[in-house]
Parts: sequence; structure tokens; C-alpha cells
Amino acid sequence: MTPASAARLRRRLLAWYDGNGRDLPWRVSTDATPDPYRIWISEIMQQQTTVAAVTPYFERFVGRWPTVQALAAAQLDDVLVAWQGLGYYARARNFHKTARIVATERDGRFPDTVEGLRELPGVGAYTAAAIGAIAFERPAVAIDANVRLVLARMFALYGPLAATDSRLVEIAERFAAPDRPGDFIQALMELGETLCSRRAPNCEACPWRAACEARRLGRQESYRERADGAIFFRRRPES
DNA sequence: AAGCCGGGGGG
DNA sequence: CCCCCAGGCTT
Repeated sequence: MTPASAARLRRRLLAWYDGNGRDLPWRVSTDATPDPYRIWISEIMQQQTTVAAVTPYFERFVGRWPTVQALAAAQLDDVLVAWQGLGYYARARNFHKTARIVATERDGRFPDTVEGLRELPGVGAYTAAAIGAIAFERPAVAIDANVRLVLARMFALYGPLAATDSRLVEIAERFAAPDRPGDFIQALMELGETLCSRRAPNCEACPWRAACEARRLGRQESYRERADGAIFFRRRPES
């Protein structure tokens, strides 16, 4: 993929997102400045958790603790109770720990680089890239299960997951650009969630269909990741 | 590299 | 009813 074609795909995806992006509570219009605190909360909550499940918790948390200082001042037990039902309670502990670190050691400011964010408890490679891009416009591409699937299809990546992962990072880096990185990663995830689904992708509505290798190969119907780590596409069933 | 952690929604 | 998810941490 040449830089020019990567740029073209970027623009096409962003245009699609501008017209089709959902109005989620933690999203802001392009002319407003995102609040890193709200972005951080939304990304931690969305780890392995669906948007539908997260939304009411997000509203409740930012209503009760509007700032990172307020959250840092809360008792851990109160945070754990408020977290009840979201699962993965280690997230809640790291969440509270990070609030205290940011409030007391960083004067309430989140790190504004991907590397800095990565140091926070509960913030791994994905979340650091996502917050960096969305809250601070860092040209990072966060790779989650959704993005992994979209890119695996786009470039027809086969073989062991460990091998394809390095390929994914390489491909993702070619898409990294200073032009709206936060919108770009959200658009990529939204594409995976709404169109490029595992079982029944809606290729007709996809802004990337013309360049999609899996579609060209007729293997867009489904995608599986085997227990042994191999990724393969299953051919469209003959009807 | 593998196991573990929760819960809900979609197929 | 099974599968899988806007992952990260520990071993």
C-alpha cells in the first residue's frame, strides 16, 4: 500500500464516519476539545465491554465524579459499588489508582503522549494509543479486536496470529497521520462494529469495499480465529 | 505464550 | 445456548 493509497483510504473512511458516526456521550464535535478524563473513562470501561453496556455507567460516573480530582477523592469501595455489573473488577481498582496518581502526582493532568499514558495502571497498548489519538490528537492507531478483523480482511492476512500481529502494526502505522487521528481510529472501530462484522459483513455500504482484498477473494462472509492462533477466512457458502 | 477476569447481546 | 467482545495483568 502506497502512502497515496493509504491517504485515500483515510479520507474515504473519515467521510463515511462524518456521515454515519454515532452520537456517543463521550464523543465531541470536531471543533470542541475532548476532555481526557472523559475519554479515559470511556476507554477503560469499553475494554471487552459493549457500548450499550458502558453508556449508562459512563453517564453515572461523570455525573457523580465530574473531574479526576473528584474521583481520586472517592473511596475505593464506592467506586467498586458503582462499577457493579460491568465486570472485570481489577479494572475498577486500577481505574481508581490511576485517578489518584493523576490527581496527586500530575496535578490532575493526564499524560499527553502514548508512552506516558502506557505507564498508567490498566492502560495497555490499545488504550494508550486510543486515548493518545482521541484526547491528544497523537497520530497513533489503536489495534483492538475490531480493527484487527477489519485490517485482516482488507489485506487478507493469513497465518498465526503472532505473525499477523506484526503485520497489522506495520499496516496500522501507514495509516497513522496528524490529520484527525482521533476520528480515524473511532471510524475504523465503528466500521468494524457496524459494517465489517464477523458473521455477516455489509460490504455494499462499506467505504473500503473497492480496495478490500478479502472481498476481492470472495472470502468476506466470515472470519474465524482458531484456537491454535491461525486466522482464516471461510469461503462464502454456495447457495 | 497462556490463563484469568464478568457480563450482556447477537446469531 | 454458544460465542465473543472498544484488553490488561500475572505467571
